Amino acid sequence: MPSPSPETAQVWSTRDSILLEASRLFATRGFRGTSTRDICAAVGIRQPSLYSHFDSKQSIAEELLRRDLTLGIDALARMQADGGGAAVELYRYLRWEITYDIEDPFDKRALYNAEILELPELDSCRDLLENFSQQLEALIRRGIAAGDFIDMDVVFLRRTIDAISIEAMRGSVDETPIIDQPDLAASLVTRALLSDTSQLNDVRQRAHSLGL
Amino acid sequence: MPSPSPETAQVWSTRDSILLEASRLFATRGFRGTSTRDICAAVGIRQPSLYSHFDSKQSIAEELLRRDLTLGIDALARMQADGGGAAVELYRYLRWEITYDIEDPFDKRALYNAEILELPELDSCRDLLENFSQQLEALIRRGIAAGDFIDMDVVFLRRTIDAISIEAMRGSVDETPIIDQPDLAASLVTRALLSDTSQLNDVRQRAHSLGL
DNA sequence: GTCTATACTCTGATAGAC
DNA sequence: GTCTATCAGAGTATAGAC
Repeated sequence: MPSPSPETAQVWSTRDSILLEASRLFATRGFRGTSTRDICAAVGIRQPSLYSHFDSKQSIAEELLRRDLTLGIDALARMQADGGGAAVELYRYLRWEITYDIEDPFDKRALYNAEILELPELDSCRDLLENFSQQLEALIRRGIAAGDFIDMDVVFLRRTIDAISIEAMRGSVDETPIIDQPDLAASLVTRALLSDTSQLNDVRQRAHSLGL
Repeated sequence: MPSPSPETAQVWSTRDSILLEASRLFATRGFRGTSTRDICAAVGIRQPSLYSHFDSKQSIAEELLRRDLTLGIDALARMQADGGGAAVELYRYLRWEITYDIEDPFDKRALYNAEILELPELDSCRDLLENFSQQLEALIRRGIAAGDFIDMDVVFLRRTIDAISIEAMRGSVDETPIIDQPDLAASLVTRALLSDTSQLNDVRQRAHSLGL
């Protein structure tokens, strides 16, 4: 059904085109709802050729998920290394995450659905995700301890932050774009967590002085 | 693969059991990843018997989605009819929504994924969803006009609220429960939107005096 | 309303020529 | 690395007996 998409013309290797088109089809039809034939039709090759690049359909999902998780973990680590306090670090991380969701050509909407996340072959990815969640929770805990953030259940706050990121994935594709969504989202979340909301502008200024 | 679940024993009609088990399988395996055989195995009937209750697999998803949307629209309308101002109405609606997500036995995680939401047969549901979104946006706009809420892009704020609701669906199933999550979520969102966060306790008190 | 039997399509993956 | 050919299994849905 899907015919080759324009982006799949030249500059992408066949392997990368498979990842790109698979991410988009997974997002709109689900993992099991996307056949290897669908992916190959979108790339412009025949179905068995896929197996010159990937062992199985699952290994495509695995690579997409690992790529996304690794980029996120690295970004969060960078922001923490730069310091500035929990509020600034969280603001900068969120700003990066939403920007990345919007600009990246891959469609990541399906990756965090149970259908993919709970594939038996992906337990190493689930470990990465668990690690990531704990990093975020530690950051929030640090902000609470310093008195910068309100004292709420840390797991609940982390999940709320996850929700905003996932919503950005959803919104980045099919819906009308929002002006400066990364700053809006980072500001709203930071404002929700700050004990003293009047500090938001200060946090934003310090974040921007540290660069994107 | 799925064997009859305990809940499917007696008190549920076969038709309701199909809806219940389908919602759970759609959530974990995706819509196209769930076969009519899977659903029937979970209910305890043979695959062709499903077609005595539903015309097609799509019509099961349609009924699940319409049921969820209708309950949400009705709840929001109730809260608006009770009045109290945008902040109180939003707080009460969110509290209802999260409570419902947690207590309802149906697993609604898959219903708002593109795989189901964009089925060609479901355009009447997409109309309902559009209507619902506009109701929520009007409520937010009212709060901004009254000076209660911060002045941000209304579509962005509405999407953020959607994200929290959807996260509640995800969290209500597989993750560790959070104490009084409905009040936490409603409070956090309301606090994020309030121009003057010190009014949160007042909003909560007025909301609780109006009942759940 | 549930069953068995079945039609016919699509699925992921492999074999082997080029 | 891509192709054609092919397999064995699973997919939705229908027919018709009880």
